[in-house]
Amino acid sequence: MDKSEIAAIFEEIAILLELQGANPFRVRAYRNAARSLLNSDKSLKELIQEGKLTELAGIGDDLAEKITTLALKKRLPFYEKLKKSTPKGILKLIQIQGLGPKKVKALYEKLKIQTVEQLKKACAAGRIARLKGFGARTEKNILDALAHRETYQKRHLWWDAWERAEEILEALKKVKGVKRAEIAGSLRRGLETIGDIDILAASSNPKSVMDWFSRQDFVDKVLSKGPTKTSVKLEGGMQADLRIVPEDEFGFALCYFTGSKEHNIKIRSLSLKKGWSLSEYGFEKAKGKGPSPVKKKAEEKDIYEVLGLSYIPPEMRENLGEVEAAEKRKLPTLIQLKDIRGTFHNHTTASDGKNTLKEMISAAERLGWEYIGISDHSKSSFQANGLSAERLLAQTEEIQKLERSKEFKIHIFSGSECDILADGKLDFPDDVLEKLDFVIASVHTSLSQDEKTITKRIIRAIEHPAVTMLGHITGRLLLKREGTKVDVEKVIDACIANKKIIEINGNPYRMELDWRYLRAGVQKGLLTCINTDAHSIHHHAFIRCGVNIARKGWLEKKNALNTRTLKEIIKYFKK
DNA sequence: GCCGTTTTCGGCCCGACTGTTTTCAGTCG
Repeated sequence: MDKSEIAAIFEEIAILLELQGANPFRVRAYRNAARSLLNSDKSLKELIQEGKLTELAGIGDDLAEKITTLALKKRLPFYEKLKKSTPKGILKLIQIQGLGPKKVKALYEKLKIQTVEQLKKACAAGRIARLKGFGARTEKNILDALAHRETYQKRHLWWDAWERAEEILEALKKVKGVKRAEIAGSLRRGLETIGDIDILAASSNPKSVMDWFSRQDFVDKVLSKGPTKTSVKLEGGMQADLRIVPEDEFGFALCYFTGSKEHNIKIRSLSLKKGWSLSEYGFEKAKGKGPSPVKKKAEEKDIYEVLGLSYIPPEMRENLGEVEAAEKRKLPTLIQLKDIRGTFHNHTTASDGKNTLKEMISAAERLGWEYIGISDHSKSSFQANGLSAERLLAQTEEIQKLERSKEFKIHIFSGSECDILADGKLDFPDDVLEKLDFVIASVHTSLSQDEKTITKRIIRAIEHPAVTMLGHITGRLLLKREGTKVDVEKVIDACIANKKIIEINGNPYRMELDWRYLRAGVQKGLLTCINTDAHSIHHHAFIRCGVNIARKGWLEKKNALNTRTLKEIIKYFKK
């Protein structure tokens, strides 16, 4: 049983305990432990063998033992007993928007409802509305939630959510009375997938702004509307929340609505220890404690300063050690978009790209980059019109000719996204690979190999002297396809040992090497390269996603190859 | 169930909005 399976069981235990009316803090302990486990950069095996489980935040002796039992014996009597005491369908009911543990419990106890089907029927018969604590509105809301269950529950790619949020933000900033507005939530934290869009605005006339928001064409349905908070469903099912605060409280509110929840809990506890209660409105004197520490009008950095912390960038706010590091003034200086001088993973019409070589180059030049690497697919990727050795060498020659002609100011490197074949060999012979400036080795086929085989296969490719970097490590497509099972830590170690780079693929669907592994990797000395996997001139913009993920993985400028100057890159490739 | 520079017991972040209530519980973030 792996980390994610155990975390899922802990989440389920949390729900089951909630349904039984257990102590909410006990429930939270299971959720915290699940998250802590999932976000740990150590393997489950290492955590167990070296007894390091209790070193993770929120995991004590009891939960460490439960995790160990699940990992080794693949079952947990406590969980099985708990499961037996609750009808199976109930877990599905609690996922319906608006239904929490209390309501689900009441439905079960009073109407014997334990499946979605039974719930639908009861609503249709008007039996829900007659229930104490329920009513006609609740019944209608349940029916609504049931009808849109799939679209409402869906998560969204960061890029898609960001594009929509930017549109709303730009319009909002023009609304009369809006003094400031920012995107908050997981979108601001740069998480790879997003549940809903959070937008914060400052205005002294919140009512008119709320009225404006709820009347927009992009709004499909208003879920709730109050003086400071309005929630809507956008067309397509994405949820957007708008919060409005007075201008003086903007910094506090921005910090709060950016989250993460766990980060907030952490800094609020820290604040309480210092004698102040922190909320989205400001600091308040906790009972019997010292005086309020800051002026009312404060920016985020002021809040962190009062708490004795360095400013923590939004991407790091996941309660994964950033508060402790900020306390010791040991936060890294995160890489920025402007540090990027070019990318290497770019496709053209020669394989499956939408734009020609020259179009891809000139689009990169317009971004102000110093260099661009071209890496079309290799011959085994039939589906992507992969290049034969002859076609590849012809392309290389064309690139060299372009270089000599000085048609472009930007330097062009010729490379290949070369398939790692099922046995770990590369898709081109050595004498072809030697003619290239760089080689990205990627897995595109035989994705169903077992973990051991695929790890060995990737490591064999990494060890090939012609390989510069490893492409999308697991091949995952977020929200579409799970990645292959790879022993990521082993691959990272092999890359470090062989002085090879691991790509951070900024394509919105990929966003890997996953930031949860990045941090430990670069601490051990891993070098990365942030690429976009561009298949058209518009995809160069995905560099922003790549940088997001890099920042979430605590990357500094020096940890990514493509922050280096052209001169340094040429030197690096010659090694 | 976790955790400790006030604590090994007694806390555990804090508030908005809805709907069903006539003062608040439930859900959500």
